[in-house]
Amino acid sequence: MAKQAASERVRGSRSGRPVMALLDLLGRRWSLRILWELRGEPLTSRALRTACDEASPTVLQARLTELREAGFVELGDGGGYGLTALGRELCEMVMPLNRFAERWKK
Amino acid sequence: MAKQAASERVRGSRSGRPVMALLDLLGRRWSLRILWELRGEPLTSRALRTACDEASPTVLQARLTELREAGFVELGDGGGYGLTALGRELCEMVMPLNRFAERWKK
DNA sequence: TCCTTTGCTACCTTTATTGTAGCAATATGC
DNA sequence: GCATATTGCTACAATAAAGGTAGCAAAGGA
Repeated sequence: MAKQAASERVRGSRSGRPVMALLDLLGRRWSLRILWELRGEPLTSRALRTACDEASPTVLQARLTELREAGFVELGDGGGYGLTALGRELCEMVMPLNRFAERWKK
Repeated sequence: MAKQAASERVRGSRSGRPVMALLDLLGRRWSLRILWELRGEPLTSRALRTACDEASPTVLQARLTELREAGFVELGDGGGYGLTALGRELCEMVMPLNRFAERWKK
């Protein structure tokens, strides 16, 4: 099997399939949690940090940048992070994990 | 607010809410990918490693142990890792990400 | 002006992941 | 029996990611 060109590659996978890139992005620490915490109204960076158990601002900032570049999160005019339409759509797929987790922890 | 007892805590969260533990587990590298790759038939540890772009056996083994303890993955009698009923259920929630990702990468 | 909050960064320490090699146990072919 | 391969799994050193603490400039309110 021939090696794939670098331009066709995607972080977290050599297949280039979009889902791999998504799984990789969501598989980084705090990614899922951030989506979860932003499910309601927008939060300021400080409020988000509080919601995320005081996770270090270094990672949170990195994740927020990635999630913004991915088009899932946006920084509102008057400050505060919120989900984009796409992000809200993605969040809808994460929400069912709540009920699942409740049944799971037994 | 009083500090919570250590026994009530869950990794990745001080709230103790099951979903937090789940988000943390799924947020570790290769967790989501492993579930994804096991969506079909069981795979041997080597085959799984190949499917996961030759991820290092150290992490894969760690994730597999965690996913087994969580009850999502099991090691079959004749060898080979597969999803449990619970794991398959969880996988069902991950699968929709595929179509979403296809739309997303544009 | 002074105080507060915003988003964000620097710095260093600790933890997680990678990469390579190889083990013991179990099969498979000869 | 006896090499040969494959299984699940581990050791160990190197690199990358995350944690923890402090603090910045900019914007807003009193």
